[in-house]
Amino acid sequence: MTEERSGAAKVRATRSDGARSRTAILSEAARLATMDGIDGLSIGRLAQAVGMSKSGLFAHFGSKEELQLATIDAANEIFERHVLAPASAAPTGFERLRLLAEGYLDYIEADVFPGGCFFASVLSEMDTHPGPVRDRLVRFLTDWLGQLDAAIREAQAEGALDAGEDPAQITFEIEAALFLANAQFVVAHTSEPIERARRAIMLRIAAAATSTEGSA
Amino acid sequence: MTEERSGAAKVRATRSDGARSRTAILSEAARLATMDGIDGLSIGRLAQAVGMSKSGLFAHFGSKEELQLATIDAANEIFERHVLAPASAAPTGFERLRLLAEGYLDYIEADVFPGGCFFASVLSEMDTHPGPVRDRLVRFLTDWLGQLDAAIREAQAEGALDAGEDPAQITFEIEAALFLANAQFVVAHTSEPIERARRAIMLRIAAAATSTEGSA
DNA sequence: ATCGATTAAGTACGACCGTTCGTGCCGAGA
DNA sequence: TCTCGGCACGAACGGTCGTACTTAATCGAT
Repeated sequence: MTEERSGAAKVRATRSDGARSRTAILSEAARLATMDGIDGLSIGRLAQAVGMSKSGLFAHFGSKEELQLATIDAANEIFERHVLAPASAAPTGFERLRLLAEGYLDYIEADVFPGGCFFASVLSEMDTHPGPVRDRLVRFLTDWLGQLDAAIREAQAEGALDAGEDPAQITFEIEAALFLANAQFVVAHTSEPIERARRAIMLRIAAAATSTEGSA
Repeated sequence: MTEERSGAAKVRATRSDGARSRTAILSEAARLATMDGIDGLSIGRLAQAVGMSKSGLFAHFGSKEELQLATIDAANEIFERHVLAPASAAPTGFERLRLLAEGYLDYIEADVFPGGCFFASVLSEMDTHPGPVRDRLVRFLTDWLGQLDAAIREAQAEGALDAGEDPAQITFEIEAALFLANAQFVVAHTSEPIERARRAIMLRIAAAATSTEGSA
């Protein structure tokens, strides 16, 4: 009865506390990385923050780069939970686009990470450091922009947005507003950039929606 | 006869090669800081890059923080030369606004710094590290946004832009396009984000110019 | 020509970096 | 119950960090 596992199964299951520590480590790592950078964050300080020894923490990952990659994945899950998930149930592409932008602004304003959006913060640190870490960050970025682009195209197919508009251009402008909102919010911790981004996106979508003649 | 100095004046002028070294150090420091960060850049590597000893370089500044502050000032001068100066002779606020945006995009595309705009790169690193370095970066940022804002207000006074528009909102949207153009250019090294930003800004300015009725 | 100030290098320091190793603890499968 | 492997620990490694002292070379004005 107990030997139902076929194929390559791990003989001994991992202990539960190991996974719990790993989660706690990565959660703290993602938070600290937005302040000190994913390279700037040292294993010693991370260990101290989670209350365990440097070597004990290190054993979970084997190298700093593996820790960084795992941290990115953990941050990705947090991002999906806060931004992507609430938008996934939208009935239309137009509504999904709105929810994605709104979800991102909420995610910033809610201080999910102390240093603002994890990916904005960490990618700007690693953009000139080639390697697996940068690659994974770029892959995330591509996915995220793809989500915006897809929602816009859907909205165009629905007739909610002017089909004559370039989806990539609208994506750029929306992402620009979100990106700057994040940067300014981290510096000033005021809701003003959030509001400005909201307004900019609203205006841009309105302009793409009410364009009765395909002018370009 | 030669003792004209009253009060506390430096009796002996500084040597010329000292100033030359200092300039070379700061130029390289500004470049490297856009790649490795202004904290991530170490004195040892900087010394190696300029071809002098760690202690010899260090003696110029006395502390890393002083080096960082001097680096920011040096980068500021480069920024002024590339972006602010070409726009300063504009006959109108409207034209100056256009030249500021264009100058910034050129400054990015010309790879003045290997890691993109110095201030975008370094401020995102220091935004959560309070202290004199962050303060000076924020001061620069305030000045820069003030330049955009002033040009917009002038353009409104000239009648080139709709006086009903909120200057701070237009500033935000233009800065957003420039900011994202820089970030994406560093990652992809393609002119596409530059073009998208140009188009976004052009459209935004056109929208603010052709608004015949003060709607908001 | 000389003297003093300036520039740079040499050396050393304590702290921290990422990493390795040996050693126990403890919980779960037998 | 016994055992064994996941888990965490402390100590230590070589290396690099920022910084402090000391010393040699070199220019400028007397």
